[in-house]
Amino acid sequence: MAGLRERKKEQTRRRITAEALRLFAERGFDGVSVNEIAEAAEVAKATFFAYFPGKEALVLQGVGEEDLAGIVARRPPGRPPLQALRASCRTFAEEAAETDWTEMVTRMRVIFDSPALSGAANALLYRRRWELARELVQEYGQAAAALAAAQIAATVLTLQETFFLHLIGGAPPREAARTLARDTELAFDLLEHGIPHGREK
Amino acid sequence: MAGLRERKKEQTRRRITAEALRLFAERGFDGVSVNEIAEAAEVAKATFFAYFPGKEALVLQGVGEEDLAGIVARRPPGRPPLQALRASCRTFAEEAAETDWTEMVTRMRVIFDSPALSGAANALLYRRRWELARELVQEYGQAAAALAAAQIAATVLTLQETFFLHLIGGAPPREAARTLARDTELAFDLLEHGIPHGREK
DNA sequence: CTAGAAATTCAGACTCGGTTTGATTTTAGA
DNA sequence: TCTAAAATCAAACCGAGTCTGAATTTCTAG
Repeated sequence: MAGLRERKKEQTRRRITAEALRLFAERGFDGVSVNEIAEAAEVAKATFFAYFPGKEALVLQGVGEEDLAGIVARRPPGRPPLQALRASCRTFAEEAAETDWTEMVTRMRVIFDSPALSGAANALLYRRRWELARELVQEYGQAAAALAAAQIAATVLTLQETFFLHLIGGAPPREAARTLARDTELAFDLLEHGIPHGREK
Repeated sequence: MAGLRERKKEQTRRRITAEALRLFAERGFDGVSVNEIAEAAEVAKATFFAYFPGKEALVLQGVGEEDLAGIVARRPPGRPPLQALRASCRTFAEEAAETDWTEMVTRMRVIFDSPALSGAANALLYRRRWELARELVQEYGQAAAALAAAQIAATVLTLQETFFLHLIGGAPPREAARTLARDTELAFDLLEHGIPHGREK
């Protein structure tokens, strides 16, 4: 049974993120201090830091949590890693059409507006690159695994970025999702067959 | 005629970086405060910030300055972008054998030791991604250009990382450079022909 | 050579993100 | 109801980075 303690904590957590996102959307990430957030959420600054490791975490929660390494690790035996990843991204694109992105989009707007945050979001990908690389080593060998992992991680990140940029730009979610589906296939075709030589508008 | 002013500035700049690198190598990036650096270099904190935009800049200067977009932009007409980039990286690998990396390696050691710095370094070369993407648009179209640029930038970054990791690990420069040369060809083969399906030790 | 003008340096105060402390309140469970 | 654990809090503290206004140094025109 969900104890009173747990409920209150969850409630406070939500209140903090909600107030913070509201303020960020109003005045930008750098225009809001932790003190203001704490005050708006009616907690002490120390309490804020008991809930979140930092200001960035407020906006970055749930960003870049795709477990690429896990997808590869859990794939059925004999299946090429790229196929497993493609399938996973495909599923994501399909579900994207029926998801409510409004909250995520406000968060993404804040992220894209702040260079520091964009960088931090990037740093998240950094870690997952090496996890993925480790998973690919036995398949491709050290050197190729690191390179393949880098290409894959960068590709997935770019797919997401493009998707959210469309949403931020005001594209209707269903259209953005359709574009994402197309881009996903294109992306994995590039990964599997290489970048063409160009001059082919 | 190099005015006295210019000379003194250059001298101070060098003194700051030198003292800072020394301290970083001793106690790590986070173990040294700007105050200490300023004191060691015998300048005021305000002066430090007049020379460098921040503590990170001390270690990151010269990192991630590869002008990928420029290489593509300046390539002879009719040449595929990937070929131009491969040639450029190849040249780098060749020159790497005859370069003195000692200073750069200390800097890299500091960077790899601090997650924050690794992230920042990552973000730097990652910004080049969009410049490169812009350069590739007319060649590949919007979507493919963004994806190709991401793959290329991630690849180049990984090549550099691997190279420096070898050097940090104590590999002799000539050997590291030889490995880099091999990896470079492998990397661009992957980019051009795609990631193989695996199971090919 | 000299008198400013311009650039540089500097100490110190200040803001903000983040940590620590130690006390106080709230909840859980017997 | 009593106690121990957990949560909250105010306030002091640290380091990065900015700002200010004054002092110093270099440059340049007369």
